[in-house]
Amino acid sequence: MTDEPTLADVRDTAREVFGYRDLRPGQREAITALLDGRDVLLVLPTGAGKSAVYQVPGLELPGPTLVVSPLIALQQDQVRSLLELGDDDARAAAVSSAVPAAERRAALEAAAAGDLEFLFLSPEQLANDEVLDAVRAARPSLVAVDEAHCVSTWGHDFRPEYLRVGERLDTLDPRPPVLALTATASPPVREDVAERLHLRDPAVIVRGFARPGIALEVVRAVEAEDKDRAVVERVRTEAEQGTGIVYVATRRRTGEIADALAQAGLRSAAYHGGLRRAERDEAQRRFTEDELDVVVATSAFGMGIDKPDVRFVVHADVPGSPDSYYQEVGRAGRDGEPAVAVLFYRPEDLGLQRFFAVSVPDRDDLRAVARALGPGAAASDDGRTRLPRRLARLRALVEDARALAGDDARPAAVADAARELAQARRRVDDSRLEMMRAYAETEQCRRQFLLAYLGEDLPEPCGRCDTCWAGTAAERAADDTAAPWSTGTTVRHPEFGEGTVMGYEGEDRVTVLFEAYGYRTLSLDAVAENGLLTPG
DNA sequence: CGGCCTGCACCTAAGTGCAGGCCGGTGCGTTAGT
Repeated sequence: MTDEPTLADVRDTAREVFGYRDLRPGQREAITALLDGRDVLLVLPTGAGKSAVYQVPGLELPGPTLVVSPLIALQQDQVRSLLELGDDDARAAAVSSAVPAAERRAALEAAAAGDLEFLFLSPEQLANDEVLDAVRAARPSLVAVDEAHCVSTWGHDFRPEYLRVGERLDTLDPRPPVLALTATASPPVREDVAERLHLRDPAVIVRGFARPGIALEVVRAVEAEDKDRAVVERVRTEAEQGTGIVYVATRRRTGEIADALAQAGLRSAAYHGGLRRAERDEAQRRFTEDELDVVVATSAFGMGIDKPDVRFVVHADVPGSPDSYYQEVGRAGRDGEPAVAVLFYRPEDLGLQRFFAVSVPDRDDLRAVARALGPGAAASDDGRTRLPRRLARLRALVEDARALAGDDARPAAVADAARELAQARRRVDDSRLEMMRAYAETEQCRRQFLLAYLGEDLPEPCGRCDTCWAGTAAERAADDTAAPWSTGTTVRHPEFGEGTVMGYEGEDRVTVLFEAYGYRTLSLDAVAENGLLTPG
């Protein structure tokens, strides 16, 4: 029988194979938990060595490591860097549509034969039965789900196969410890990820969220044209400090703003998901190698960008949630040197994000799907049929609803339950957008606001945001003394049910997170008068 | 939800103003046709 690897063994490997001096806090706890056989949900900023947490023990544990990764480009980078270690034990391969069929087959056979240490797959590959069979035969000793917030942010409508990862992993025998990795996740996203991946009593490890090096600012605009002019002006100033990113809401605007910045004498490039592969790669390469001052991008730009010295992240359009805002802001200043995040805010811009929010499917469509998937219909559909995206989403929704309503519920009842689920998700999306509005309009310390949203308490105003500089943050902080519940307390509301106190806005309003209603900001006067919130 | 484009009415000209329609992000995979 093989000796169980200890933390000391893992440290040696980290030093000898990967050249790390030692493991950092967060990494150490996560690895210890994994070696104990526990599932782990690890929230660690980009650049803080998340991949080491599966690479090092992966190499140490006897079986192969399965890595579920959202982007093919990311998989290729990871495989390359593992192969570059030149360690014979660190054999790695990815299986995706970008890999020729013969190579795919070879990789799966090697995995099954125990000749591969790291196997990278997308959730879509894992949904394929042949691929899963090969994975099962390989008997992985560790599973890592990289960029795990995608389970929650993409699974529900954009990439439904993400919702099946948990059940696919459950078929592994023995089922190895599962490590979910992400750079940002608010408490409800963490819960959703853990639930969807079927994590078993996971160790939840959250580190280094605060990012005090990034100054936070919001600039308000009334006219769209004025906003764009101000963006160009600001980027011109910030570019003197180094490279940065400008985020915009549409593909079209990437080109427009990139052109305007070029007019202003900056080396700029546009980036979005509709560009050809080669153009995307080229823009990213020039950005990473300092051939550009600024990339103007949609939300497509970011995951897998490995540049520590990004000095500014400017949002020329407001994003759809504080979750995505913080994710994008977090790409600045990873080297710990000062950086700045500026949001250029027009309330009208929230409209586009409202459009992007998940839609509630038609009742008739849901009924049709509920009937098709109902009892007795299972024989005609093996559940593996590849469906168009819209249908795949309906199916996922109906399956969720059936789990709630019970297997023998009538299709109409299941459809109604599915609609309620979709409405609840829509409400949560809308409430996130409202929290984004609240961030942009608050006079509190911006960092206190954002961190409270992400479930972390920052006791004092940060001193590195515009409301702190303006002095309003200190006034608002002084107002807070009358807070009736501390942050994190569970409370109950007669209509919204159980919720968690997330923070206070000014002296007279409290923000509570309700599971089915999202973030709600309630007037403390009304709460007191009607006894709305009781201890949960 | 808001921005932008088109087309039409105005009414006797060449440009304005408004109504109506359309569009908008994130990526995996597969496949038809070069």
